Amino acid sequence: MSREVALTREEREARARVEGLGIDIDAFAAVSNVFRVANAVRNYMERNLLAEYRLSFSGFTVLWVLWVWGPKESNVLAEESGISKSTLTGVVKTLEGLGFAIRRPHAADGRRVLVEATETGMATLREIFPRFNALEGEITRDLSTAEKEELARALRVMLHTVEA
Amino acid sequence: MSREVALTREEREARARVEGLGIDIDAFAAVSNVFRVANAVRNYMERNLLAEYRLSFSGFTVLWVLWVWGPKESNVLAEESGISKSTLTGVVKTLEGLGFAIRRPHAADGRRVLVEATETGMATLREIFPRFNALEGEITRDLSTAEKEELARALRVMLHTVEA
DNA sequence: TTGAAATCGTTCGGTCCCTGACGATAGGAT
DNA sequence: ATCCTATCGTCAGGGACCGAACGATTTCAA
Repeated sequence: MSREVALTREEREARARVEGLGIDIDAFAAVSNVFRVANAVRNYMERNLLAEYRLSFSGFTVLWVLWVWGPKESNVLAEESGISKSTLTGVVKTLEGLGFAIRRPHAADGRRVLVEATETGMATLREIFPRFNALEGEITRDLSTAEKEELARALRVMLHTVEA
Repeated sequence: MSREVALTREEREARARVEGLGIDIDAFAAVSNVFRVANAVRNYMERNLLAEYRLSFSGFTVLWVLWVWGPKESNVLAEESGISKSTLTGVVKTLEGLGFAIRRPHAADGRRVLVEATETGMATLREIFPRFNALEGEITRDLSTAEKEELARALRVMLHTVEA
């Protein structure tokens, strides 16, 4: 099951540096590789797909949430997108500028604002998402189905712990 | 081996939405969970540890690289830290302001600049890193050693693919 | 019914982060 | 010796990102 994969040079050298400091190497390796992959994949997606639509990763994420769940209050939209309310204000502003989303006042509550994808936004995401997913497939092509499932499962466990 | 872990509500609903679009669900689950965990852990670290030292996650990363490998040219330092050269300029500026790093001209090449951690910077990292690692341990506490190793291994495979 | 407290989205100040452009320096070719 | 080109770090501009503070609105208790 556990085929050999060479540690990167960085990882080897870092281990040598922290040796003997009572460090939990397994936790270190697991967490730091999450960051490295997230960074690398984020850049990859922005460069090879999202830039074509002038979308940042966050912009894409917000539009995706809107596409899946329909109109949402800013509040909830920020939460689901994993960014703060104040950041969302800016991202939605950009999305509005691109013609991908609009802001609507809440019918009953004057404090709230509903954010909604435009027809253009919906069409754009319908076009992007399969391509995005195809790149996800590329990126994970050297993992078996079982390995991908196991990876997702382990990440869910971590998510559960850190968000408790 | 593959204990049950409930999909999050978001994941369940997203799957329902993309059903029948010919989407590679396993790749989708693997990649999107990498992002979710990276985000959650990054915020967790910044809030529960790094803020105390007025360090951003990037600032910490750069200081860590300096701690492990010693003085480095901006060029290389940016590469190792996973950020662009121009971003590094700003981050190092902040680090200088905090007294954690200094810039030194290269002896032989007038174009180059060496970045180096100060004594304070070194001492600070020596203090932070074990605490950082302890939090990594916390975050992965519900994974066995074998699971952590398998997780790191799968991530290395992805890294190798995406950085090829 | 009216005043206090809670909640909403935005703004503000600051840092991070990128791309593209730039000035400075270095090195190689003629 | 002097271009030409490559490479270095920085700056400018713009978006992303956060916490804190803020005005507007709603809700609830007295």
